[in-house]
Amino acid sequence: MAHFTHHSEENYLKTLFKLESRQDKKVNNTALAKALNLNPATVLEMIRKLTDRKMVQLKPDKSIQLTEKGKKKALLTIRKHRLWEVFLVEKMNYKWNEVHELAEQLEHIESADLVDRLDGFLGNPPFDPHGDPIPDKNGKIKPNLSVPLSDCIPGKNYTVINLIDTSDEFLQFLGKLNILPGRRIKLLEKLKYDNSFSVEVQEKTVQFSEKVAKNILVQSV
Amino acid sequence: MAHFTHHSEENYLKTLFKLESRQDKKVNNTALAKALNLNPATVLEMIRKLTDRKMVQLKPDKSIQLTEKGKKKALLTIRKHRLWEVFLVEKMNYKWNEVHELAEQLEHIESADLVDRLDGFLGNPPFDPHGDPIPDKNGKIKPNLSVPLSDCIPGKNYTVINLIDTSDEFLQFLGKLNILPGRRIKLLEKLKYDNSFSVEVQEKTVQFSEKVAKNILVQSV
DNA sequence: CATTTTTATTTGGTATACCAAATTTTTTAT
DNA sequence: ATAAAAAATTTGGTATACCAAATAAAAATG
Repeated sequence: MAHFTHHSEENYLKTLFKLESRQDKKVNNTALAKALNLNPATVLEMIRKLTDRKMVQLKPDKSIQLTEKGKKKALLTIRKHRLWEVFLVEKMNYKWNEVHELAEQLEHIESADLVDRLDGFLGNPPFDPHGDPIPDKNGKIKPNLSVPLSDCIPGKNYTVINLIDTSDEFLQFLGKLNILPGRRIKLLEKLKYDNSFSVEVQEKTVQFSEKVAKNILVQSV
Repeated sequence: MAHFTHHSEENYLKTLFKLESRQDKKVNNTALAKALNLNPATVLEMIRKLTDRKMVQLKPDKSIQLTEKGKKKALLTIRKHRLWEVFLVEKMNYKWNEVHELAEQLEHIESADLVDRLDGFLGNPPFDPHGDPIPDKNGKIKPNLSVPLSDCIPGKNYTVINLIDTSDEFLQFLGKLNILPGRRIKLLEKLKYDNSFSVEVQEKTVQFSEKVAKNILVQSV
């Protein structure tokens, strides 16, 4: 029977990739351990293995950096994760905020071919249900041209692309407002009085704070 | 991150179930080790763990027997495996003899709910692509009423249900004859001369040995 | 029934992937 | 510059799941 070869490797690489791209700060052992919810000793040990495997580099200042090889593997894992998320939402009728754990399991299925077939089966979706772009089979990812709603111009129409805060609480709140990735919305006005936002969603007008607006990424239509 | 708790347990239980149902002989450590392609020491160790978990019983004569709990878990694993096989063939356009390894991975995804949804999505198929029956969500399996073609009556029509030998070689051979699970065939005659079989498949007449006929399970139409 | 042969079991290892606690090194702040 | 805080590292463990080789027990066979 096949072994679960380097099953956790994908989690490390994926998390490293996210940390590297989300912040401009360098990633250190502590940060990675925190992100993975693991003991620093464990992470250090694993980073050394990943260094041997040429997946990461340990810089002289002790920051951890993905190599090209590591970055590609991370992106392919992200591809798997996001495609399975689309599958779960589109075909298995899960809600977009219910699929993370399952996709976390499915992303470790080893078969590039299956993932490519899944991609085709789903109609080569460019985004996952959270609005995150899906890397192609070579690990190339389209730069996301979306901007926070808080930076947008009143009177214009936008498509919701992605959410920065993906906490359950926030997603529930947006759910009530009927806002989700893919939804067309119109920014009505930014109220000077309290910096709140007025937005048209499916023929209804809703209000929310600037904090919320900062967490909604949109693309102009 | 979630652990791969008892990931191999499912393989042991599944294999045990198959050994128990395929032969009337009792299953001993050696047989199980051979079936799993593992060292007997490893298997013995694991069987003790499974005994602690009330999945199997070690009989005084040292034969290994699944408990009800173990049998149910085995059947639910088989359910997962077979449903994923249907998915791979029906939706991912794999050929029926290409899906085993992948299903072997997918069957370990932990979510009874996902499997039930998958079942619905696939239209509650009663059989997998090899013709094996798919247990329901409670682990109940319909008794297979099929018989080997070698025991059938010339002149009657049958549906191919299942194959006993699932080696690539055999499947390739049957592929050339256009015989696969689900196919309607007519047994023309059993030739006394060399015990060979003459069968009508899709308006064509094909011949094969008794050995082949013994490995094709059919149901009368 | 004694001897092979087979099966079961024990023993001492391995690899992966974790952890807690102690220690060392580095950074930060006074 | 030095004390305190933070980060990195080492050390000694754990659990799962494997193996090879030695030994013991059971079964088969002459």
